[in-house]
Amino acid sequence: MSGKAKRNGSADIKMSDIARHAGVSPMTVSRALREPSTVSEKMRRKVDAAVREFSYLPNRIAGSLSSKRSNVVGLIVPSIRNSLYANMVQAISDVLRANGFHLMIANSGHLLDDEEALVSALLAQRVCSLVLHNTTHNKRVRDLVAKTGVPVVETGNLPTEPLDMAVSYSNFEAARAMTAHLGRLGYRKIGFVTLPLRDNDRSEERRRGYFTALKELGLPADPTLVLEAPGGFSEGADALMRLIQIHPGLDAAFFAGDVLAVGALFECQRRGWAVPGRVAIASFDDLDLLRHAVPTVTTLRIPRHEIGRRSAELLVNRLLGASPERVRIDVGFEIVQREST
Amino acid sequence: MSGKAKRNGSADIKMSDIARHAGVSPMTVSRALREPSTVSEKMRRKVDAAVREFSYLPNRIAGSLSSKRSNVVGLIVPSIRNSLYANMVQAISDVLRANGFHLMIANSGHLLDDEEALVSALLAQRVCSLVLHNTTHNKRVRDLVAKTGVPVVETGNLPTEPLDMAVSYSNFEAARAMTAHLGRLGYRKIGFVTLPLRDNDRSEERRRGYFTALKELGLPADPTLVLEAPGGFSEGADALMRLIQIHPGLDAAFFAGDVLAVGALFECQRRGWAVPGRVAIASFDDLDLLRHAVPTVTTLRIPRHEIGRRSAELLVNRLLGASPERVRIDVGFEIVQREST
DNA sequence: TTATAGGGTGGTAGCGATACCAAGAGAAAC
DNA sequence: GTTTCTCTTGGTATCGCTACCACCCTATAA
Repeated sequence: MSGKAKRNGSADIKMSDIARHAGVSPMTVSRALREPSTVSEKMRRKVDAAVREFSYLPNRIAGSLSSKRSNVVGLIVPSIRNSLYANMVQAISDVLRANGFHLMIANSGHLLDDEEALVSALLAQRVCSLVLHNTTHNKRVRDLVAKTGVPVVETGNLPTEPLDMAVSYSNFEAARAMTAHLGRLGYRKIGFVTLPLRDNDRSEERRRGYFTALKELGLPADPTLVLEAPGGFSEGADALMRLIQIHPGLDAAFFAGDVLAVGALFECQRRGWAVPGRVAIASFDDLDLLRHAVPTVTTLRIPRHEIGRRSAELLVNRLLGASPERVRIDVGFEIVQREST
Repeated sequence: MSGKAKRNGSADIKMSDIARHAGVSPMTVSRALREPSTVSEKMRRKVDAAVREFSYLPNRIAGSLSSKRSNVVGLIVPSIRNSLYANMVQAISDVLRANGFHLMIANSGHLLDDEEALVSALLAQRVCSLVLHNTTHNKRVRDLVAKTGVPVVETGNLPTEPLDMAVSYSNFEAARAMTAHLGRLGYRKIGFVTLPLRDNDRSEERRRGYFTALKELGLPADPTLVLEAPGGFSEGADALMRLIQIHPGLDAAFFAGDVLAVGALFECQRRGWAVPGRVAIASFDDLDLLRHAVPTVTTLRIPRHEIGRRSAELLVNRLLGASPERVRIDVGFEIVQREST
């Protein structure tokens, strides 16, 4: 019955109202709010008083339309749930906020077509820039980005040909390094549990790194040593058991996701297997958990927070006027050797 | 020297351009895009063709200004990092997206004053509604919400007097129930480790629930059985050790945060203490981890995902025209009895 | 045949801010 | 004292879209 409800506040006060009550022109109010230094002390005080009196909130939608500038950054991650992304998102959010920007967030669920829809939607909202976790994109995404010219940062991997800017580590090098590390420790039969490979360039790269390292170690690149598993504790446990069933001589397992690794570790605890006595366990991504588990777990430390921070800094600089240049920052990674290997 | 860069796409195509190329009026384009059913087949085809030809993206900023309607929901959580919130955020994001809304997210870092600043900022962006995790707010926040009249959902606790709508469980009842549960299992000296209490109504409520249950169990409400600890694995371990130092006879510890509980559990593993033989451990919030740890951990299952989903559904309904009514949904909780108690 | 209705289309006037330019007031230079 | 310059302030024209109303045309009823 009520029909469409009014969407906005009842007492909609606008800048011209404030101007009238302060006895100045709207432009002076606008300036007093955005660039107080260009307005005389007296005017500023009048404006401030009126603003406070009515708890006036400038309408940034109108401001954006008029100035053709927006202060909202769009972010697309595969999953908001995943704590790895959460670390990065937090860092991005903090840097943006410190510079007066906001974050519009969306998750693509690892689907390239959904990414496309989200990019369109965010660009329609006229976000001033984008952060994408993917580094492989639909043609339409690439076209839209090129056409609109918004600054973009890709963060999930180091693309050979970034859309614009990229801040990441090399999934390939990281997986290769950990595998080599295991080899150096003397393990010869090293299994690899990968996250789903479909539409996921990062997983693909990690597997490639694993195989490359095996070759470099002079070990056979046996495809049955590789298992694909969706993330999850049980899945990690399952994967390890299946690997060991196929390869009873397996002496180490490298998990491309930390939850998988911990799941496997718990399974070993349950069975009373010594880690690394019976089998060594290595993980990807330094979840806090891994440092506290018993035994503590060897892993790759990826500076997720730094990725977020630097991505946001690049964007902010660019939005504040830095000249566009293709940047490709490799934040690197670090092998953290612990008790489990 | 490039000065301020242009913020928007170079090839800025607008609705009137599309209209011209399609040989129709701008209004017809607008309608064809938003309410295709009100436009004739022929017109629609002409418009669609032009839209595709230029990959036209309607400017939603202009649309929002004109229609005084926005499709962005603002969300403020204490911390994006925390996986509990992440679950809720994901659910919210999914429901909103399915209905064509977007999410602008910010974190308050548990500070009420920051919440105020963020609420102002989000309202200045003219979000069409708000989701707040806090249930205690500054006066200014309450005033702004009342004045603008945007729909609001509070999710962190069941407030006695909600701003508008609330979807949550009772922190008080949950803590009370778990404490009672421990009493029922025969534990007599039950420690309680709380998260920081400052500016945090949820922590406060949980502690109150703990004390209430103790009283009901006829156990002494000894304040030295309560320890405050910031979240974290080590902090959980520390807290347990300190509690046991003060109370060597401690037979159970109830942790108001799951990470604390797991930290304590790991510490027990490290010392070779039997859980629950030496001390029982109970947790708050059903992190996946708790179901897989060894031993599995008794905890409170809070339907975080459901909280997010129902919050978003309430908002969407209201935004789509449902009449405003104060709603207060108690999603409840569940005690999950596992090996650790 | 004329009246009445109703779907489909277009014209016009904002939405609430900012950009840009013009103009007034003093201060500094001649 | 006049000119020039700088510093503030104000007026006006958008920004790109949608609401609202007017109009036209066809269809059905009287």
